[in-house]
This record gives sequence, structure tokens and C-alpha cells, in this order.
Amino acid sequence: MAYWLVKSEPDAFSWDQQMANGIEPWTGVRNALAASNLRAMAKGDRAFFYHSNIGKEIVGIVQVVRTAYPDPSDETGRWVCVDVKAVRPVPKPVTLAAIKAEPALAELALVRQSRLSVMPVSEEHWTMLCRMGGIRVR
DNA sequence: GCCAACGTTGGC
DNA sequence: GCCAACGTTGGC
Repeated sequence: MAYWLVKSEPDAFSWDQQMANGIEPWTGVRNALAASNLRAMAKGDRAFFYHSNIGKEIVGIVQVVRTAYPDPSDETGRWVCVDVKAVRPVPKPVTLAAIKAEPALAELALVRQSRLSVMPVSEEHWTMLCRMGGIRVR
């Protein structure tokens, strides 16, 4: 199982909406690198749900329930989306400031490439971020 | 195929 | 609201 981080501006689509809806298509990705990350997702993979611009923190965890398929919001047919399901909120949201303050997370794509909206997260980073968020791991 | 101009994202 | 980073577009 692989781990990811996906970003959303809460003004456009928030974690509260994700939890209310349950399963939701993750649409609107229009960046080649982010799209290739979407294509690499497998069913059962988990992803952090991050609020960009407002909040700037990891607020929840979702699970991939459908792998990449043509994004219905894209009329050119060139871009893809996946379906994700809300798994659980993060009890103590992990802020960008807290992530930047942790030297072991300096290599995280969220820090290194701030404009990327879909990115992989290593298992080590995933575990660390879960613990920072108040989720017991193993 | 290069690169300047321009647009967008997202942190501050 | 500003601006740095970076992706895209279009002239040559």
C-alpha cells in the first residue's frame, strides 16, 4: 500500500464536505506531475487530506476506492481523477508550520514543491505525520 | 527548440 | 495583497 497527500482549498472543497459525502471524485487536477501521481494510485492506498491557503494543515485521511479514470470535469479528456472515501479526521490537525519545524520532514514534497497538489508520502513520513496528528500507529 | 511574457498556485 | 516558484504559451 502506498501513501499520498492531496491538497484542496477548503473554499472549493473542504474536509467537512468530504466527510459528509463519504465517497467523492477527486477532480480538477491539471498538472502533469500531479496527474501521474493520480495514475499511480492503487485501490486501498491512503492519502492525507490537506487544506491549502486557509488552514494550511492536514485535517483528514482518505482511502482510494477507484483508480484513475477520465475526469468528468475535463472536456478535453486528457486528465484523470480518482474516487476517494473519507476514513477518519486527524484529531490534532498537522499544520504546515509544524511540518516545517520538523527537520525529519524537510524532504517532504509539501515543503520542497509547494505548488504540487498530489504527491507521494514515504511510509516513514506517513507514520511520523500520523503521530503528530494524534493517531497511534502500530 | 529557445526563451520572454504571462498566468496560476499557494505561502506569507 | 504581495510575491516567489513554476508551468504554459507563443514569437522567432
